[in-house]
Formats: sequence, structure tokens, C-alpha cells
Amino acid sequence: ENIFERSRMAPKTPIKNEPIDLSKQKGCTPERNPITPVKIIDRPQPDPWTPTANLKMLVSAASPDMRDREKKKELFRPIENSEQSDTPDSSQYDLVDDSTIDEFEKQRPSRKQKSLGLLCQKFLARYPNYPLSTEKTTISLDEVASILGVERRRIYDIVNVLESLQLVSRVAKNQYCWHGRHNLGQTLKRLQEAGELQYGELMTFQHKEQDLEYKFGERKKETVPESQDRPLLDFSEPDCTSASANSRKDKSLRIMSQKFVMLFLVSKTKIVTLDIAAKILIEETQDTVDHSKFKTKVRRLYDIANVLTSLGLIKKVHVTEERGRKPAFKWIGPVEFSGKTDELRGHSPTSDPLPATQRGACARYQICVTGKQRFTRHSSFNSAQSCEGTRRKVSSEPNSPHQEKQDEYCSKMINLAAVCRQQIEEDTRNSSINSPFSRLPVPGDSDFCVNPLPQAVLPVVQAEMPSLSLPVGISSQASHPSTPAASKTENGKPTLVPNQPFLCFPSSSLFMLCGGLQENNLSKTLPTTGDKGNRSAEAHAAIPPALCQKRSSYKCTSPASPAEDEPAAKKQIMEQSDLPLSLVVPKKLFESSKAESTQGGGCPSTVPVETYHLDLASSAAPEAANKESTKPLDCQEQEKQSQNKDSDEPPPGNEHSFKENANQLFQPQYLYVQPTAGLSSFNLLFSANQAPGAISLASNQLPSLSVPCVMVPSAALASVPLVCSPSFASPLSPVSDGSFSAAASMNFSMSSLASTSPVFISTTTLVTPKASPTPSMDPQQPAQPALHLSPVLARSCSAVKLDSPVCVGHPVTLLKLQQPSSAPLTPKSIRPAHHEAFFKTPGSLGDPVAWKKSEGNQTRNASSVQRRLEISGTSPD
DNA sequence: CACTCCCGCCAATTA
DNA sequence: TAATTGGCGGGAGTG
Repeated sequence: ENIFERSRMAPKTPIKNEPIDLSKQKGCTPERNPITPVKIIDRPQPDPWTPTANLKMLVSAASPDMRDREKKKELFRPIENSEQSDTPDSSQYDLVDDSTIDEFEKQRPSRKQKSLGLLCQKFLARYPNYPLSTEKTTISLDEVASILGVERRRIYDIVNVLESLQLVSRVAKNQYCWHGRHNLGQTLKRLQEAGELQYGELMTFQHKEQDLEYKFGERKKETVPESQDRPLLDFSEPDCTSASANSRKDKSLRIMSQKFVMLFLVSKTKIVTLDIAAKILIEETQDTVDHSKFKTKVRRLYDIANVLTSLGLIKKVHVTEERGRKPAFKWIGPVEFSGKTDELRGHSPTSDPLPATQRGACARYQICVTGKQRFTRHSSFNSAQSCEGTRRKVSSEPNSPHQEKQDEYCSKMINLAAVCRQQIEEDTRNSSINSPFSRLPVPGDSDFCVNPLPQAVLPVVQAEMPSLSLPVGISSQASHPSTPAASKTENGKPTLVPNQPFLCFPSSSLFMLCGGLQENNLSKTLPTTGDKGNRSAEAHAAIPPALCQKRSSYKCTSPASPAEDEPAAKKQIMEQSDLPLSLVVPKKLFESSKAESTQGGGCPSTVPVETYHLDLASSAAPEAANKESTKPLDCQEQEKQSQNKDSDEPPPGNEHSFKENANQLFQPQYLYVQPTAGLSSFNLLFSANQAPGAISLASNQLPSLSVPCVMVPSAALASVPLVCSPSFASPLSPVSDGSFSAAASMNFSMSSLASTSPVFISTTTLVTPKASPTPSMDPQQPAQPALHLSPVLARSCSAVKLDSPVCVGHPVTLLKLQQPSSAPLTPKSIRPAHHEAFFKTPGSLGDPVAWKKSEGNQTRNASSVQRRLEISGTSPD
């Protein structure tokens, strides 16, 4: 009896009920699995108990006081518990006896045992790394705190960091939702992208020149003209911030955590010393560098590092330098992000240093660029932060909202970064510097790429041209966000390109597309226009969903930048049509996400439609689902699937979904999308067959783009099956696709200028409007109408309308289109919002054409602001 | 003594 | 106004 009581009593401390429950549960579990504890997967809901979990539970069960002892025990027991599970209950409790335990245990509670790292491990042990997508695990702060026997404050520390990596998301007050590591890969990818933009080369030199870097950073800030930055900031902020003013959150542990992780991801060596990290982080945050601030920062970093260590993402190491040895952390998490969600960590990264030469190049490069980057970085962060502020508000809604917010946040960051980057690039460009490239070269990228030359290339490129030439480079280029290369890619004419905004397709999904394309495309030539039209239609359809998701997923826009990927892809294609793009592409994608849009300084905004991966992939999908109605669950999975499928995709069945999506799309939400954003998130789908022709393209140099593809935001995919389908094909490059591939179109358009690229995105919706109009704009593009995206689109649209049936396979698509337009005839009315929102790009301004196309009548031009307004009006948000 | 980093006050935010 | 979040830094434990 005594024992019995004890057990109960113990828990009681702070937690009244819960503890008890736990204990009970524990008991239960063990019983259940007398045999083998294994995991109890079935445990449906709320309590996913696993062997480990049991342990934890046990531990927690004890009252705080007890806990200490427990901890000690823990060390030993874990195994036992897991294995036997069983009886231990009683035994444990017994052990617990006050007297006995206390004695030796009391002492124990050393500081270590209370460490945040250990606490975090316990916390993590309670939840599965890869929870079933179906079930949502909610975390109650109070409960966890009580169970783990710590004050809430500590739990916040843990949760905030986990939240920064999207392992959890805040659902409501005191409530968090456990997501597990499914999306970790994507999150890291994004962070990496964002990190490259922001920190870029800095990390490269890290070791040697930490100080220098630091200094540089500051200089840069000073040096750089703020004016440029400002715009960016403003830009971004409005969206995000509008809602909330950031401020305090800037320093938030969450943000610090993300930045910290970014440093690792960007670092070649994967080792970051605390002081450097602190310096960098302080910088961003603010100016003053008080010693005290530094100290505080370091303290926080320790907090973060402890959690990350528990996650197995980093480990503590020491770096010895001239001055002595410094505490540092080494990234031991995944280095390459397949794009897929789950990541495994695996390789520990060794640092493979670049060849000296390269290094040198990089370093130099850095120097030049750095300043700019800094700015960028700076601004971006701010914006991000601001966005974040919003997030907290949350609410009541469970799941989705929160995540969305997060996603947004991320996306915003990315976007910002992209924007910044663009600016920088431009600046650089102006200055004659090559900087843009620098990024590209990032070591990491090289890895991804198949290319042989990766790094080296980059540097080189800078020197001369960005462009095309680099075979290998391509991939690298792709990776790089900004790069001019893209521009070049298109024709080789740098000129044109440079400013144009591109669409980015960040996600891996692209790959798939490409691969398919090539094959098909290559062989095939251009499809007929009609096809194009159809395709385009499809594309549109596809897009919408994406948009929808986006919208749903985040408020702000994101970012995305235009995608450079495409260009890269194109290039590849051009260069080597035969090659399987896929390889290359993929990487690019990532990077591409960064892509920027236009350079035009002023207008960063291109509007790319981008979605962010993050959201999409992971959270977004689900969210979308929720919102939409359709199937929430699987979104993610679907996405994946869809991606995988690639070309195939979309079967007719999807239609419905599309439609729905489309509708949703309409909503203004899109607006959020920042102008800048690229499409990053979209995925292109190509049908295998489709339009091969596109590739060939021809006329333009870049044929590739044309590939018929559908761009779909990943998220969208998830929710929707995609669209795409098969048919798309985009005809030729330019044309139809244009929409999609911004790049392709871009070329053409570029010339014209405007960067329109973004347009594509608009996809379907857009289409309508255009229909009639069609062409006016196109002209530019020579080769095919495509270019003009707009025209093309228009065409496609029109075609669709007309032909839609043609589209063949995709009736669905058509449907969608129509629907949206509801009044098919005049899409405008309806569309406008959408279109604009997505597509608009401020930057694009220049090119009326392109935009117009998308805009059709509407709004294209509307300034970003306008868009927003519109959106707001329409959209619920 | 230098690192780490626990602890918890208390302000900012939210409910 | 009460509760929740979470910045912050004093200062203690560790090696």
C-alpha cells in the first residue's frame, strides 16, 4: 500500500492529475506489452507511448523532488524499462522510497541533470520522430512541464527552438502540435537557402577570418546604401508586419535558433564557434555590441545549442585557434536535403575544404559581396521577424493556422533574402562586380550538383559571365539564387536576362519535370500551339491550387523569388538537351528557391508566385487541406507522390480538387504573395508526353522553358493531385510555358524587359483574362509567342477556352479555368485578383508585356500595395 | 578562472 | 486584470 500511495503521491506535486495519469498509463502500457514492449503504434491518439516514452513517463511521474532521483535512475533504467517495461513500476516506485533514494540520489541532482539538453531529450523522447501523418499529437505545456518536473519557462526554451525547426508548432495557448521530423529536411533546406543569401560567403572563411568577416559585415552595413535596403524592408515588412510590429520578438529565441542553424548550413566546415555566431547574430539584431550583450547572446546560444544537440543536429567541439581554444559546435545533421521530408542525418559532414584555389576565390568574392549581403541579411531578418510577430497571435484554430504562420515566416525570410539578394546583385552588377556569383559557388551546392566543377566554376563565372557557359556551372548556377547566370542562360544574352526576374522552382519537384521534359522535349519538337494552349490551361489549373495553398498557408507572401532554376534548367537543356536534367536541376531547385526576381532594383518585386517549400511540403499541405476541405491529411503525402510521379500525375480525377483549389485561389489571399516572390515553390509537372516540343524550342535560345509543364506549388500538389497532368505540355518553350517557366519566357520577355516571368504563375486564372488580349504584348518575343507569357498565356487561355477540350486530357484543367472565371468570358473580373497577386511583380513593371499578359487587364500593374488591397478585400485574411 | 547555463525576475503579450 | 510568453542576466556548478 505504501508503495502504492507513494507513487501517486509523488506525482502530485505540482501537477495534480496528470502525474497520476501518467503513472497509470505507464502501468498500463507495460502491462500491455508484457511481451514486447515494442512500440505501441496503435496508440491512437494522444499518447504515443513508446518504450522510451515510458521511461520518460516514469521519470516524470515522480514528483519533482522525486524526479531528481528518478533522473539518476533513469540513466540506468532506461534499458530496463524499455525492455521489460513491466513490473518495473512497482519496483521503481519502491526504489523511490524516500529514504533510500533520497540518500544517494539527492546528491545527484547535479546541475547536469537539470540541463536543458537533458530536459530536451526527455521531451523529445515523449514523441515519435516520425509520427503518423494522420494523427496529430498535441503537446500541453503544463502537462509536459509537470511531467518533466520543470517550470514552464524551461519548456518554452525547448519548444521555441523546436518551433524554429518546425518540429512543433504552436496551436494555441499552452498548446503545441508535434510534427516530428518529417519536415525537418525541408525546413533545413529553406534555412540553408535563406542562410546562403544572407550569410553567404561569410561562413566560408569563417575560421580564418572570422574577425574579418565580422568587421566586414559592419562595414558593409555602413557602406551600403540603405536606400536600397529600405525598400526591401518596407516591402517585406508590410506584408508580414502589417499585422504585427515586431520588435521584441526580434531577439526571439526562435529567430536566433534559425539563424544559428543557418550558419551551420552555410558553413563549409559545418563548425561554428559560439563567439562568431554571437557576433553575427548580434550584428543583425542590432548594432550595439556591448559586452554584456555578447554575453547574453552566448547564453542564449548555449540554450539553443543544447536543444539542437539533443536533436542530434550538432555536437559540441572545440576549435583551437591562435588565441586558444574556443567552444564551438559542429553540425552533424543532414547536409543534403533531398527535398524530401525526412531527412536522415547521416553524414557527418566533414568538411571538405575546397581546393585552395577555390577557396581563395570565394574569399575574395566574399569580400566584395559581403557588404551587400549583409544588408540583405539584415533587412530580411527584420522582415522576417516582423512577420513572426504576427504569428503568435494565433489562435484558436488548431493546427493549420499556426503552422502556416510559421511557414510564412520562413518563406518570408527566404523571400526577403531573395530580394535582398537581387538588389545586391544588381548593385554588384552595377558596380561591375561579379558578386552575384559568389553565392553560387557555394560549396555545398557543388555537392549537390552533379557537376564536376562546381565550385570552381562559380568563381570563374563571375569573372566573366555568368552565363551559360558553364556547363557545370549550370547546376551551380541554378543553385545560386540570384545569379545572372540565369539571365544568360536564356540566350546567352546576358543583357536581357540580367534583370529579369525569374521564376524559381525550388523544389525538387522540378527535377522530375525536367527529366521528363528533356526526353520528350528533345525528341519532340514543339508542340503546336494548340497544345500549348491546352497545356497552359492545365498549367493554370495546377497553379491555382498552389496558390491556394499558399494563400492558405501563409499570409504574407513569400518569397520567393523568381526562379532562376528554370533558367538553369533551360540552360542545361540548351546546352545539353540530352542530358538528363534531372540531376542538375534538383539542386538548382533548392537554390533556386532563392532565386530572385528581378533585379531591378526598385522592383524587387516580382511577383513570383512562389510558395514556399516549407509550407508546402510540410505543413502547408496539411493546412491547405484543412482550409480547403479537400483532404487534408494526405496532402503532404500527396505532394510527395505527386512529385514523384511527376509527369504522370494527374489524373482526371483530380479535377475536383483543382477546381476547389482554384476557387480558393481566387481569394485574395494570394496577394500576400509578395511581389518578389518567385515561384519557388511551384513544382513543375510535366507530363511525360507532353510537349516535348517545348524543349526544343528553339527559336529562342532557350527552348527549354517551354517545356510543357505545369507548375504547381508543391503544396498545391499535395492538396491537389495535381493538376497537371499530362497534358500540359507546353508548347514551346516560350510560349505557353512561359507561364510556367518563367525562364523561358523570360528570355524573350526579358528583352522586353519586364521580367514578367512571374506571370506564368498566374496560370490559369490569368489565363482568362488574357484571353482576348493575347498578344499584344508578346511581340517581343520572337520566337514564339510564348514569351510573352502573357500572350501566351492568353493564348493558352483562350485556347483553353476554346480548345479546352483539346486539352485533352485535362478536361479538368479546363474546367478549372472556366470555373474560376466563372464568367469565362471575362476572366478579368474574377481573376484579377488572383492573377495579380501572384504574378505581379513589381519588378516587372518594366515589362508590361509580360505582365499584362497575366494581368491581362487587370491589374497587373497594380502596385504591390494595390495587390494587397485587393487581396485583402477579397480574401478573408 | 573560464565555461556553461540554471534559475527565476519581470516585462511584453495575450486572453 | 490575469495568464502566458519569453528576454535577460546574476551567479552557481564544473572542470
